[in-house]
Amino acid sequence: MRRNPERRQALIDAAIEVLAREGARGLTFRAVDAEAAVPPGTASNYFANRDDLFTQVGGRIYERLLPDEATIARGREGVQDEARYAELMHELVDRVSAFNSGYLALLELRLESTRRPELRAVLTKRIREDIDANIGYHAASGLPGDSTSVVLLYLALNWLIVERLTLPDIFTEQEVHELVDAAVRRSLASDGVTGG
Amino acid sequence: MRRNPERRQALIDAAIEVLAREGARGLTFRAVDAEAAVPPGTASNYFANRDDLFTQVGGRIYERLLPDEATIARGREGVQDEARYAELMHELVDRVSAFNSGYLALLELRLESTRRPELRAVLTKRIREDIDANIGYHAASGLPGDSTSVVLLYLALNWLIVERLTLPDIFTEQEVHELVDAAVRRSLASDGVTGG
DNA sequence: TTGACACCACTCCATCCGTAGTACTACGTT
DNA sequence: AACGTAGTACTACGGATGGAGTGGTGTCAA
Repeated sequence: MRRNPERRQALIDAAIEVLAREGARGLTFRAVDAEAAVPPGTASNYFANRDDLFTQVGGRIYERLLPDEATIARGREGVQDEARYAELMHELVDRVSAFNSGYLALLELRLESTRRPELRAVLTKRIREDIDANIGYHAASGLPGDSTSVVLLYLALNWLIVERLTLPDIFTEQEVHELVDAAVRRSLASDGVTGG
Repeated sequence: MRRNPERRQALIDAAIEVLAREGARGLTFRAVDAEAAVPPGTASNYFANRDDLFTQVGGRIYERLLPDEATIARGREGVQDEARYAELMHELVDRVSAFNSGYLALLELRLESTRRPELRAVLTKRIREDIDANIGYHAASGLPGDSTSVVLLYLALNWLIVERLTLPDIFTEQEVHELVDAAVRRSLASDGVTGG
């Protein structure tokens, strides 16, 4: 079990690409070695076994999907109106869609987590934290909409990205854009309908 | 290429279970044979190659996820108010979640369609038809909400099912129930916000 | 008798894990 | 400056699995 952190990270990032391209079952030590352009056997030295590899990828993938710190900072400060909010959501969808392999890899990990309790635990923790953080940001912004609104927006945007990445001909780019707008608009306009 | 239709269907249904349990890469002729409890080599006689197997499963999976005809008939006639609509959506989410392996298999197929143009074409066609049908049903019901509302509801419910199936500890059953209610409520209450 | 299908057997091939063993580099010691 | 040591990069192989495709045999019905 080698300890060179740069090399380990490079291997994990290579694993993300392999996951997206070959699927969960295609994620082997050999494939990671090839993707990272290191000699065969290297990944074997850095991860105890495939389970360990999955778990470590699960721990890292979410960092790579999150926006960089500058964007987070802008988000925290600048969200005062609906237009700005919508703009941020478009950025989110575009950024995640752009890091194509990252999102596909996350989907593969989700499906794989069905069979790997350790991986499931890691993913559950990360994603729960992300949702709560989003609820927190929204609450701090003072914009209308409760936590349910935020979660519903999260749900819709996630599946929208799934559609876009897996079956790009279902919705046109134009439709995707309009759907993001509509989702944001409804999320912020939902104060009056929270009564059951 | 054998032509016994019952046997073919049994093999395809077995393939769905294999897909959900083992993932796309685990869908092999041998695994299908084992799952269907037929002698090894049988699947090989019914499908030209793995690609053909994927495509045929893609053509069938959606039928199995759709409600039976009785439910569809009830849906067409009986949706006059929000309560009934919400009830139907709960039924939908529960039914799809209950046919656990079917939905997971569909997710696997979506990811696999990234690498298989034929499969992608089949899935795109089926799913586009389903979305359009839902929009049509909604329009015929006379309830408030335009096609965008329907699609946004579709998006949110799909990801909700993904969360429920892949990471069941993210939301409690109670939260899932409330989110379905809220999604329906907002979808039907969105007449006033369609202006951009 | 003929044709279609179920079933079985066999060959060839590709891939992978785990690890043992070698080579290189850096650094500290004397 | 020579030497030793430790950690890491790299190579090679043992051992084993799993699967695709195909040809051949048995069986049943028209």
